Order: sequence, then structure tokens, then C-alpha cells
Amino acid sequence: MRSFDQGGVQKNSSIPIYSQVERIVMDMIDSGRLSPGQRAPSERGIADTLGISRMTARAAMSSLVADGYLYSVPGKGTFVSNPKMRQDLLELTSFTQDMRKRGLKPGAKLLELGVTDEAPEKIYRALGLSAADGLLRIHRLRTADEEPMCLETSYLPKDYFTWLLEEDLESGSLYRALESHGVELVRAEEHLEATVVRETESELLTVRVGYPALLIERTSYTEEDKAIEFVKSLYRGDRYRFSAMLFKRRPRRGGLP
Amino acid sequence: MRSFDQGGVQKNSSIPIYSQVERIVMDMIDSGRLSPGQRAPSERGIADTLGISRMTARAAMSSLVADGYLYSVPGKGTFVSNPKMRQDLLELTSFTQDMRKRGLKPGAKLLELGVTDEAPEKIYRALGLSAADGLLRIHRLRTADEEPMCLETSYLPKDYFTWLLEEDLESGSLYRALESHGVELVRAEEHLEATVVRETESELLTVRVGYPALLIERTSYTEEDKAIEFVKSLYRGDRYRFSAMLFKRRPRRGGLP
DNA sequence: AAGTGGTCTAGACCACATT
DNA sequence: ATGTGGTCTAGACCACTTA
Repeated sequence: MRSFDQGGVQKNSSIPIYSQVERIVMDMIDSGRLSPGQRAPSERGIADTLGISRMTARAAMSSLVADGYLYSVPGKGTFVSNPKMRQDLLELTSFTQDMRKRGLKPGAKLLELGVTDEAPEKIYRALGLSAADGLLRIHRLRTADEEPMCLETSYLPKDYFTWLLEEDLESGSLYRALESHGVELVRAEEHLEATVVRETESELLTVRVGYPALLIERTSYTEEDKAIEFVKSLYRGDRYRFSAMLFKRRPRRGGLP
Repeated sequence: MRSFDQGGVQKNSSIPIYSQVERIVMDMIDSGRLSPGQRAPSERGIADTLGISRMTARAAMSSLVADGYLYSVPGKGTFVSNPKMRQDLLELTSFTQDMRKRGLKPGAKLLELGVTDEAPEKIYRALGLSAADGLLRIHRLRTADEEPMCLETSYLPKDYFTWLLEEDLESGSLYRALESHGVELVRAEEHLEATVVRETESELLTVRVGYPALLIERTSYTEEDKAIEFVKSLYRGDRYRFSAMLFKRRPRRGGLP
């Protein structure tokens, strides 16, 4: 357990001990002191060195296994995963974060911000509203490195978010604005389909009519499963690529042995 | 804890108790005895009724929370998630399974099956091979309800899979064939982008040139992180829609309080 | 024989919600 | 005051791998 000598955990911190242990192990991975394929400290080793219970050490390691950073082999140990496998390929991010992660500078040009009564019925349904409810519509051209990337139209229930009309949505992220008002989106359902650029969109995206484009519809939810936002985004096909990691479903046992 | 009266757990089964509890709770959800939004049995309640430790009951419930079937609210209880939230929207499936899930009848027309020396360098890299290695190429037109759905080209390392040349890949699934030979793919990385149908593809997909299409590239891996298969699929834009569920990354605390 | 992850127990204290 | 999930402890037994 030499590798653990340097750091310890604070037992009376507001941060759970297992979280502190997760961080310690992640730091070992990120700093390269633990390489892919290499064996991570054992649960008992961590517990002894840090003076904590094995179950607490195990909670930390299990969490890292669940997130794909480590994998465990019964009888042998816990090992560091291949980096490719632990890429967060399906994280809920804002356009701003997404572009930054791709190494591009995000930007926005506000095209429309207002209240509307007319929207496809699908949108009311996604937000759990009736056609009588008002909607806030935010229409923006999103840029990456100052070049047009996508056309984005967001819909939110008007009643809760009228304050958004006062917000600066060109320089700041909509998600940041929501969070600073205590609204946190934790889940989203996305549907992607291929389409082509139409005349009204052609000029704004600076590509010719008929150019390939990715149409993404996203419905975002809070922790309490309340739908807050419906976004329709039209990405230039030549500039945007969507990545995902798929996993085979873990069979849930418990039937007949 | 009335709701638990009927079933019990077998303490000496080879199936872990927490797995049995997971199954019991899932059955309550699937059968409708527990509805979305409703409170699930408490950890202590489960423990008392089934005569197990609370930590074991908690392991079951935490697992169901992690998988999105339940969500917990500290101080209040654990509740059944909205069904939409627990759809396995990003499961690794074969074309065959995917179409069946969409209620369509899958089919395949074998266009080419053979060994090749010439493939884009990207494919060798994805499979961890060198250009000197031989590749198996399977080119198929995939249909759904007898209508063209996508053009699919699969590449596999030749050395391990020459037996595939004898396989019936029109009526059967490639994944099924692999599994029956002990090769199980458990993870895949997918990249999606919008494109348009070109002349060579137009006739096979029975859509005109310039029609929107979704290009999907998938690299599939075994449990041991060995890349087995690279697939390039061109889906008709009007027939195929890709769905995904995104989650906000759980912040990993542990820095300064 | 020693070490490992996987499972399980019977308690405990906390912050928070509800009543 | 009671019940809830969240965290933590100090043990235990098992099946497995490695030496």
C-alpha cells in the first residue's frame, strides 16, 4: 500500500469518505501513477492504509467500477480500464460545454426571444402542457469558432421562466442561467435523424439548400422527472458528429436458478 | 410492508439475496402493483419483512436507482421513475433486435462476403490490426418489413472468423452467429453523422440521389476490450431515427470543502 | 496459504421529511 | 416523535486466483 502514503481522508468532512477515496484513486489514474490494465489498490489495502472500514473502501471502488473507470476480476483484483472505455460519451451537456470539449469556441446569435401560443402539439406533449399554456421560444444560431454550427430552437413553459426574457442568452449558456435560478437538468431524451437544409435555414447556416444536416430533438428533465425544456437543433452535417457508447444490458437475475 | 407478504427470498440460493430483491421490486413495477411516482417499500421495511439486513435491501434498491428504475429522495423515500426514463434507450443491439424492438420485421440481402486487403486505414486502426492483416468484409442490404432500411458493411479480422464464410447471414443475425461461437460483444462505440445518398447507394436503398441518410460507424468490443467488428451503416433518413438518453455526470467531489 | 472481490450481518449516527 | 435515505463500522463466510 505504498502508493497511498501521501494522502489521507478527513473523517469529519462534509464530503463522504468514500467520495474522498474515489477522488484519491481517480487522481492516481489521472496523474498516471496508475496505468490502464494495472491493478488498483485492493479494498482491504485501502481500508487498512486509510484507517477506514472495508465496506467504505468498497463503496468507492464499486462506484468507479460502475462508472467504467475500473473493472474488477474476482479473486484477482481491480484494474484500470482502457481509457477509450471511460470516455464520457453520453454526458448531458449544453451546447457551450459540448463545443468546449471539442476544442471549439462556442458562441450564439439571438434570433428570437419571446412568448408564443403556436407550436407543434408534440412540443406541448413533451413538456406535459396543454395547448392553452404559453410557451417561451428561444431561437438562436449557435456558432463554433465564429462559424455557424447549428440552428437551435428552445421551448420552455412560460409560467415559470418569464425571467429568462431579461437574460443575456448570447454570451451566456441557457443551462447556466437555469442553474443560477435553481433549475438543474439532469436527464434528457434525444432523438436524432438525418435531414437536409431547407431554404430558410440555408442562409443562416451558410450552406446550400439540400446540404446534409442532423436534426436533434431533446427533452430535458429535472431530478423530479419534470420536463423543462424542448430543443430542436439543426446541425450542419459537415461539422457535427454525434458519439455514443453502447452497452449490452446486464441481465437481471432472480428467476429460477 | 403488506406488499411483500407473498414472496420471500431464498437465503441459500446461488443467486445473491439483493438480486432476488431487485427482481421482487421489478416484478412489482412490471405488474403495475407499483406505479410511476409511487413510493417503493423502504429499505428498513424490506429488510424487516424479508428477514434480511438493511444493507442488503439497500444494495438492491441502490442498484435499481443506478439503473434508473427508481429514484430516491432523502428523508422521503424511494419512488418509481417515469417509464420513459427507464427505457433502455442505449442498449447494444444487433440490427435484427433493433428492428424487432421497433415492431418491424428484419431481413437481409447478402451483397458481398469475402476477404479483402483493401480497406480505409481507419478500419485497421479501429480493429487494432495492421494493413498486412486480412479483413473479412460482409456487405448487406438490411430490410425492415421487406423495405430497404440500410446498407451495412461489416469488417472483422479474417484470422479468427474464416468460419463466417460458411454462415447463413441472410436469415440469421451476425451477432447470433458470433455468440454461438463463443464471441460476445458487450460494448460498442458509435459515431453518427448526417449525409446524403450517393449514386451507388441510391438504387439499393430505393431513394433518389441526394436523399438524407444517417451514417453510423460502430466499433464493437468483447468484455476483454478486444475490438472485433467495425460496421459502417447507411440508414435511410426517412425511416430511421436514433434515440439516446443523456445523463448529467455525477460530480466527483473530494477536493476542498 | 494468503490475498482478492462478492456478499451479508447487526448495529450506529446524521440530516431531512412528515406527522 | 417517527420514518426516511445516506453514510459508516467491524466483523464474517464464500469462491476464486496466485504463489
